[in-house]
Amino acid sequence: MKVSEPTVERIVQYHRILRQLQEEDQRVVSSQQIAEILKIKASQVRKDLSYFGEIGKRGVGYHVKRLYKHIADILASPKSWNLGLVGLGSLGQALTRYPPFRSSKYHIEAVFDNDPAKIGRDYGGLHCFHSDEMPRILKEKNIEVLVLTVPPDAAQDCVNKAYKSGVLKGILSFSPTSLVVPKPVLLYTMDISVEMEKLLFYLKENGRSDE
Amino acid sequence: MKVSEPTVERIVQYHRILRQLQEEDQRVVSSQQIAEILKIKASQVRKDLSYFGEIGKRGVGYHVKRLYKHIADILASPKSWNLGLVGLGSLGQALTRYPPFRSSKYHIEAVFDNDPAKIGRDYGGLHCFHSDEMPRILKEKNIEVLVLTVPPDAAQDCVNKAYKSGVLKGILSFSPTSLVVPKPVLLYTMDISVEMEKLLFYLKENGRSDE
DNA sequence: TTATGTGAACCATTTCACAGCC
DNA sequence: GGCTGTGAAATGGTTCACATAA
Repeated sequence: MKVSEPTVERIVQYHRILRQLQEEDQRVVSSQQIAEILKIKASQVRKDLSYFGEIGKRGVGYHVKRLYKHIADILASPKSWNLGLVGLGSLGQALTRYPPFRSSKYHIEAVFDNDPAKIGRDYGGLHCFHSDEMPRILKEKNIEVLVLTVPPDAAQDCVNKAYKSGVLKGILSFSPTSLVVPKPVLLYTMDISVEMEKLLFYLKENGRSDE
Repeated sequence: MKVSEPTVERIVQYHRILRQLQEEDQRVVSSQQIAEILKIKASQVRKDLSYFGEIGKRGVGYHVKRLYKHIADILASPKSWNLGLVGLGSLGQALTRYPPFRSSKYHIEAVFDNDPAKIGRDYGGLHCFHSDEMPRILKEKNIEVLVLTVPPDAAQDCVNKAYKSGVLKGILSFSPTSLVVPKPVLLYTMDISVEMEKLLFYLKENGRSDE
């Protein structure tokens, strides 16, 4: 059973909405209501949810608590993943204390940088290691996921070093550059400047009179 | 002529790659080479590029300098957009000094928060205003784009206040929540925890023996 | 011969429309 | 009657295959 990425993304959103509805003590919710919140079609919501089994009640809707639990199970993690954060620039440091970046599913286990002034210091209670130590430390601490917040020209080198550990499975990169990662490693990229460029492109297009 | 979002995203990537190739003094590039860097198909690159007119030379490839200029024109901004950054938590403060978040196409003109301790102080050389002042300040400074780095429960309120200015056109939100924005305003959301959840979901799936 | 540009074929995802159950 | 679940249709995006031009 392989799930498409857009579906996973929406499932995560449903999860968040269900949590809110549950906090507001709403008992039942319709696909219509969820769809309105996310500005998508109700049929999309139903298709997504039915993909993981019949969970709603026809003529009634979805029982909030039950659906919330159901989605939580779909997204459940087999463990709390250990993360390594590489690059203690402004963004990297911010992430060590960014509240939404806290979860029972993962936690930063170690931070890395290549600036001698930063090595050995503490960041958010975490000891900073030199990037060269990644192969050893990732293995020792079983860090399977990397969060990359290094400048673009340093990113590929970090990936290579991390891969040497033999335990790397996934990367969440904020570096605005194209990375080569060995096949089984999953790469997700969040590129702030790319998103901004897209936004501005469509703003410009919208402004055109013939739109 | 409406361009699909995946196409715009790739165009932005081509732009970055072309800049690099130009710095390396490479004269000519093939769709094949660009495709390999981005791990996409060469036909995709050709389709994207041909969308904006014939720019390559058959049997030869694309002239790097010419193509770079061409793409720069496609992405060109009619002006430098004024941004308002709302929410001076760790992420917001980081963005005020994050090097990749600098461009000739936009610049932060003002920052906002609702914490009295922050009002009036300087952040990255910018005076911090109270969020309640958004309607006035956005209008005065002609800030058409908002960067939202506030906690999820404050995000909608910020959107509402900003919209009151009458000049709001686009929002880049980092807040992990669903927002309602009036029709003509464009909203792009970057949600770190959602990306992380997606990554972990597929890591879990990959680990399954029957994959 | 080589590599682009592009209609046509293909594939994935969304939306419709209605049968099925509460 | 109301709302879910789901095949079927529609849409949107990607890839193929080849004519075309350097």
